[in-house]
Amino acid sequence: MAVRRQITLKEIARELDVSISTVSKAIRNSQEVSLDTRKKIQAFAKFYNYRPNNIALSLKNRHTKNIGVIIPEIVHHFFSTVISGIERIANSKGYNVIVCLSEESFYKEVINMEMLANGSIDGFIVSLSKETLAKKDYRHFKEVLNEGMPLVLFDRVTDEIYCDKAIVDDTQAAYDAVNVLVRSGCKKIALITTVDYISVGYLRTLGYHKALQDAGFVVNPDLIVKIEDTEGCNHKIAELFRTEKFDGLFGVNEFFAASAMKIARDKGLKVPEDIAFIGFTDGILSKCSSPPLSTVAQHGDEMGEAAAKMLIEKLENPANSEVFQTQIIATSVIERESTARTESYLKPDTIYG
Amino acid sequence: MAVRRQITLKEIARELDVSISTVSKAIRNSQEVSLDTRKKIQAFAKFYNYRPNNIALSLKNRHTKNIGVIIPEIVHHFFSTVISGIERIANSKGYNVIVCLSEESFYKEVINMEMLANGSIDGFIVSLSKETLAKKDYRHFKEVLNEGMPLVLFDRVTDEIYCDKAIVDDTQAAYDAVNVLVRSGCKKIALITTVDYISVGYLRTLGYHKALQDAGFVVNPDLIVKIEDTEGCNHKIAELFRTEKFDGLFGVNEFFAASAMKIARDKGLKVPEDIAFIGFTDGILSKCSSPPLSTVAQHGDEMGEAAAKMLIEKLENPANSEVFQTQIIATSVIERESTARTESYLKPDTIYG
DNA sequence: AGAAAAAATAAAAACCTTTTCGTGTTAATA
DNA sequence: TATTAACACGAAAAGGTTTTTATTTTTTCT
Repeated sequence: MAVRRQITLKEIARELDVSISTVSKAIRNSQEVSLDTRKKIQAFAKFYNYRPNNIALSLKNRHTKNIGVIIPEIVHHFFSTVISGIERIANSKGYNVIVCLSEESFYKEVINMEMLANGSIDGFIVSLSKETLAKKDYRHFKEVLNEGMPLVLFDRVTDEIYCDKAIVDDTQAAYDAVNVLVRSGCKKIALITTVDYISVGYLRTLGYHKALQDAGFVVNPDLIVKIEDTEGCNHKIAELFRTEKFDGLFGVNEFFAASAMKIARDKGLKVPEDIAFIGFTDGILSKCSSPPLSTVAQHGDEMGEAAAKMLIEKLENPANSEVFQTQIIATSVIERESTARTESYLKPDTIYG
Repeated sequence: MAVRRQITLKEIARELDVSISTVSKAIRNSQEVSLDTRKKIQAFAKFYNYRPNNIALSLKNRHTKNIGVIIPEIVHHFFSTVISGIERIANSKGYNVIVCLSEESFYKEVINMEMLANGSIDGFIVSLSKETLAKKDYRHFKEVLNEGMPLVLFDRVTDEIYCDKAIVDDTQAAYDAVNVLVRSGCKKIALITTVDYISVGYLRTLGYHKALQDAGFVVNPDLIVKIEDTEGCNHKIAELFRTEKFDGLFGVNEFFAASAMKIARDKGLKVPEDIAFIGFTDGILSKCSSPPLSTVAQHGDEMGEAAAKMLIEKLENPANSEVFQTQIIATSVIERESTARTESYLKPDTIYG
């Protein structure tokens, strides 16, 4: 099986005894070259399955048609939906997507950016790593921005970087979610959230506070559990159930909510009669839990699409590169059994948002 | 905020009034250029944050340090773990990963391959789309192989393509899984599987047959449900519960198993006492279901790592490009509550495999 | 037939590197 | 002093395109 590498313009030119430029023009069907030669060259090129070398094109055109995406992890429902959305738009516009994982590490985020910023890509789509958020060191972003490379931030963002952004109104969405619990008659509502430096966790916590205040409840700090990493998660939640009494729980992601619900049921509590649950992110867990979990759908694919569209817009229209927008992707509250407490409850899976 | 694009060798040369080659050598710290000039150039380069243009390097070196990965979907636990594994290895060896989604479509798979095969990448890692498997048309693979581009297939593979492969022994793993049901005392075991052209679905079905035979059971076709797509899935499973009686169920993926278990519990059946369940893929669903679901861990990240290692080996050692291997990634049966029927049951989460 | 116009093709530059080879200068040796 | 060796640097090629400019060939018209 003889390996026959991709044929080049030069080789065609040599073989057909014409110049490289003639071959190039003939293949692009330019009127500049006679019909005869054109046909001959085209036939030859087709036979040998000629296709222009992308690298050479990139070098000449000074763009790669590659988009660099850096996310904290990929084995994660929300992030994979975002990638999916980015892919769809990118693909439809002839772009490829290079995916890098920061694994929540500042260092890896920096390394990945440097690896890509040397000409491998035309622009970045990034969701900040936890460590970056904690350190608040955004120099690597400012650098690529300075070099004129477009950047779009999504979900985990910061005010300190001036660029396009695609986010969800986390505070409002959390407010809505907690309100579902309030409306379903909960009087004491617990919160399982992340540590504060995670922007989205913080904002969702804010929404929880607001919702309670507006409902006339007092916020009881003992009902709030902040989880650093998922390791000891179950233990901390169990602790909450041991020490406190409450009839509603909001988790800032579906894993927290589902885990809590499981623990509650194991303790013999009835869901939603004794205690109602609502989470965040409409992943497989929410859909398949027993009972199905009410949640806030973040529409990650839409967020990915929005991010990709903004980036490509900047790429193909470098003129207005100084005006940035922040797109707020609409969330929807999805009510399922886990909050269906009263007679007046809406039927499961009703979506409004 | 004036945009200052990446500086080039040429610009440094002009600015410092030396030749391009001197700059290049100085930056790579070659003894060929005097210490004085070297220091001067290095300082200048550092100040302007010079970094070699990757595209130019790719053109010169005739490799991109990019790996192309084509998978059917990404919002999927198993595939995202594989990507994660590929990423880890690729990253550690200085490669970037370009991810494309075939969305189970033959056409998209072909398009994506063509898009990447023009020099954008050095090699492919692919899991076949359903449609490709059904059509059995593998010309696009043979073409890239002919052009000397290395290819590694994983999970969904075919004998018709000669290349490196990373798979799981699906038949054996399914056999082991069904055996867990047998050992836990099940007498009538149902199967929820995919249509036959999905290689892994077919092989797992085979393992189910073998396990039943070896246990001395007869295979009852009425206990086998083949599901084409997840749409009508729940309906078909519910139908099975309505028309048949059985005390064990094997699902060829965790979604099938979890869905079935949920339906069973909604019907008032006790798990695992009345009926035991086991699935395939140790995703979040298996871990968080009630009760936690026994399953076969496929170790997708290991599969991804193996695939990436094989590919990079071929890339960096083109010599032995004609010898192909098929790596079988070990699976582990993870027994959890859903199969813990007898007194003699192993404690939950015991792993052997 | 000869000049001008038109048509067809070729050459060269640009994109950015690295590397090989060549040239010129200085220092060392006979 | 003349020759060689060592040293420092520059030129050029290669990688594959596209495009602008230049050159050659053909056609047209007087």
